[in-house]
Amino acid sequence: MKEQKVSRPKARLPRGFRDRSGAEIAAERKILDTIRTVYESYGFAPLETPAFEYTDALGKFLPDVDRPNEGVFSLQDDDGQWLSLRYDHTAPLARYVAENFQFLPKPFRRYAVGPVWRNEKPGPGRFRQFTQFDADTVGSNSSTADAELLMMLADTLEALCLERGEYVVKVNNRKLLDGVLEAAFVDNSRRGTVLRAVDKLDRLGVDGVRALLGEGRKDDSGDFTKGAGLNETQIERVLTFSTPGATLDSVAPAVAGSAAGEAGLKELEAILSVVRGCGFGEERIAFDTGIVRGLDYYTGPVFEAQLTFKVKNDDGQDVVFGSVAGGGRYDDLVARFTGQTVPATGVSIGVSRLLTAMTQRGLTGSTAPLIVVLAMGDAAGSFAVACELRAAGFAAEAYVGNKKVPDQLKYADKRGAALVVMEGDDERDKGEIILKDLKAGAEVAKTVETRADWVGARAGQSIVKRANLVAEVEKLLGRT
RNA sequence: GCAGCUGUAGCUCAGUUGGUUAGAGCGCCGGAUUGUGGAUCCGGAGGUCGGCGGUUCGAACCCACCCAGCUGUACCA
Repeated sequence: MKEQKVSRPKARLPRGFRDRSGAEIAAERKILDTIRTVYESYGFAPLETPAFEYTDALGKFLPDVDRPNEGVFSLQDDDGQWLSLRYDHTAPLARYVAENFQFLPKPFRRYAVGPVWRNEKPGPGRFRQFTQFDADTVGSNSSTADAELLMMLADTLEALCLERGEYVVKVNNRKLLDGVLEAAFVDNSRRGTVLRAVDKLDRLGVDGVRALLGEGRKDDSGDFTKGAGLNETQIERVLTFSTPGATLDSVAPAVAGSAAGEAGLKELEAILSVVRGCGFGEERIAFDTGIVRGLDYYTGPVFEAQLTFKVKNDDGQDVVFGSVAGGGRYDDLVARFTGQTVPATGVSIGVSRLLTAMTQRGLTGSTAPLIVVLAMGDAAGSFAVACELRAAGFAAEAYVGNKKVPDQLKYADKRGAALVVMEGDDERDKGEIILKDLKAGAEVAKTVETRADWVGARAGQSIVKRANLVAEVEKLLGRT
């Protein structure tokens, strides 16, 4: 009988998702702890909502049953209702506030952290699951709420050990650009296209955006993007407004006569007056007309935090790192549920992006040095040793595999263990125990030529009294 | 969605104008070594050459279609 070839599944990650382990998790934990500490010090309280929401609660409609909507991961519950994984923390917040409105203190201030999912095409540095850390104030239309978020963001970045000048929190107001468009007689139907074009200013440059505001732009691959179709005068007015270096005074004429524009100016003045009054200068929080944010739901102030230092991409090339946090005011989100307008403002930190940048700045998450106790005959004995070391505050494991000693050492090596403890029959009889410093041994190995020399060298090893185990280990590893 | 590039062992890749049995390094397993990590040496397992058709005496290689991945771009509540 012939062997039937069994078809096996290919071991592979779904596109756009990542496995993470060890140092990366430890580093992220450090970042999350820091952000949490700052947010809580500002009086924001944690709120956890589930990964799934009803699809309509996320603001998605259901055009056809097979594909509830692009962009979200969805599935149908056994009662036929559609559920979707959250794509941000803001939509679940709106649902929560609407559902619990009568019980909540207003303004309601909460932070939320966790993974969000987007069913989109992944790219370099762009995944279908990533972590966001949000803080929002719901139920206040005061500019102090916006100003507070800007300051909190600046403080958070410094708590993460970024120096003054290595980051800048930028603020703008949607109403200003609305004013410019109004004053330039740009049709309201083109507003979205214009916003998206201006948002690409940092990536495409002035010429690229000019093309997108006009007829359109052909990219490197030859693909053509239809533009907003503005005329020369209109394009110039938008570009003049958006180009860096504007001040509140310098943009005032461009929006004069527009109610929206003047309201935007007032809001920005109010925000900046609080911020400056608290001692936050230009180098930390700055007005920048180039910030627009793509999202439709922003209605007023919009913010973005940017890193000013160079970061390397996977190919080792320097790239200008975009924003690591964004946010703004959205006054209409809760109204979807209650019909009642509830003003809100919030900020969201892209933790994964921030982690990439911080890692290159040398941030590392350290884990406790590991001690591996080899299995040499007496299983209970090796566990007793590990147990004793754990009680003394070390991370220690007894080897639970079934290999011989050389393989156990390879295992410890591969684990990155700092120390190996060996207690064979000979040592046990004499009331002794062997401590082997793997890092010291690795140094010795570099100069060893033959295998016999290496085996005989017992590199990095010392024999100590069994009774002094903890004290000797403390001497080698130091106390944590 | 549009465009370009790439699919060969678990991973990274080589494979001559189309020619016999498709290779290397790493990793894995066994040994040199029953209680000492590295380096080295010996041996071994592991392949529908992305899929399906076509051209040919003969296809990993040429052609058509499909699929997947990567990169850019668009969309992104």
